Amino acid sequence: MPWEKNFNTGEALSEAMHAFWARGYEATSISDLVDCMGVNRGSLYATFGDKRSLFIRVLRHYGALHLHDWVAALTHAHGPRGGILAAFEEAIATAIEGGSRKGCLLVNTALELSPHDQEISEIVKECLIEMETFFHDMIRQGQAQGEIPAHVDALDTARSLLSLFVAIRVFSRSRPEESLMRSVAKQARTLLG
Amino acid sequence: MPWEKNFNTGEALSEAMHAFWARGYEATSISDLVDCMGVNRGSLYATFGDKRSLFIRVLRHYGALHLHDWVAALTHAHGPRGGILAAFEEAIATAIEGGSRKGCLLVNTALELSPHDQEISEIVKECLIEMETFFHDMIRQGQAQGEIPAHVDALDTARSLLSLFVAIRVFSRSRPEESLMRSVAKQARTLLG
DNA sequence: GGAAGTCTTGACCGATCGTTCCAAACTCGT
DNA sequence: ACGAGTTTGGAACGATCGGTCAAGACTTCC
Repeated sequence: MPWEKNFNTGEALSEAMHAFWARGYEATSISDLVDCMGVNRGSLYATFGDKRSLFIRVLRHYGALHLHDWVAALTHAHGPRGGILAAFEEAIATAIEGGSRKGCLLVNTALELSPHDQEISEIVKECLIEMETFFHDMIRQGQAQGEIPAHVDALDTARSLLSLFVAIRVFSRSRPEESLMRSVAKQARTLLG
Repeated sequence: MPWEKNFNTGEALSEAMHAFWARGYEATSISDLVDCMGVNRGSLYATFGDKRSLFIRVLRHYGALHLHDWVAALTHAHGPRGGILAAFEEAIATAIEGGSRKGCLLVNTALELSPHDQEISEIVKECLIEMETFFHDMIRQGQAQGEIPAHVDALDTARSLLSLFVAIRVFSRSRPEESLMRSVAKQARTLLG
């Protein structure tokens, strides 16, 4: 039979993810991808289909890595309240470090492609809702455990936290100042009573 | 002497603004601009320079219209507290109506171009700071007038309001649900005591 | 050592990109 | 009426875009 691919699909996908993440969908060309993925054009198209299909796989890869797995890790490593605060701390830490200004691929995509591509919009929306649900669940758990005051409205607060979180990702790309982020994180803490 | 342009520079700029606003910088081609601005290629380049220069003029135009003038109007038409709440109401109203999903050109640009273009980044940053300053000033005025409780930290709260406001603009493009926006606006009201 | 089948490679495709340029159209001062 | 000075319209530029394809390199099975 044949011959195995001499590149690792997962690694190539990861490289593509970082390219799209940094520069956006439109500004990343197939040639850029060929260069950074270590795969040639032909193999790229044979393995991933066209640019948009590759992007959708990248988006799902990002979601699995930086949302599903991340949320799971936060849920288990810290308590409800601690999990929420850790999410903000990590977002701030990655925003500050190295001045990479990458923000979050999902938020970047929410603005660049969501209004014009229904399938992508759907993925982004699901991820935003997943994040909201994480906050929502953590708040309710925290309230059940007495860590978070019962008087806070769980849904409204979850959405406020989501908003603050999204804003940090916007600031990461445009105004990556630690003091600004700290103000936002402080507000998150305040919301939790 | 010569001959007057047979297009209105301001109107053309406005059309360009809406094109960039809806589709973003990279996804808007010169041909798109020629079509929607009602100016041909030659005149476009003669009048506005290259694409990036045009975009920067568009960005400044947007800033003047939807930030400077807007902030001034809010400041005068409502009180401090009312001005802040009106800002959110208007952002929500434009997000809901027509399903245009345009959001805010400055926020869109913050994610698409800020990390890669210093001059544009500077403009975006100044505008974000102007918005923060608006909130900050309104809070302090509101406190002086007794409309807003003295115990709220003016700067932190201004930054939280900016975050909520930015988030509404992100949601406008990706999750334009009224109930979500209402939660966020409710939080803004809560922050003001 | 073929035969069969998959992966790689790089040339190549038409389309479109941003940009330039120039001849024609036009308005003015003289 | 005529030339000076501008704008217009559109052809044309090289570069790059996303995407395809055929031929060679390679592994496996018989």
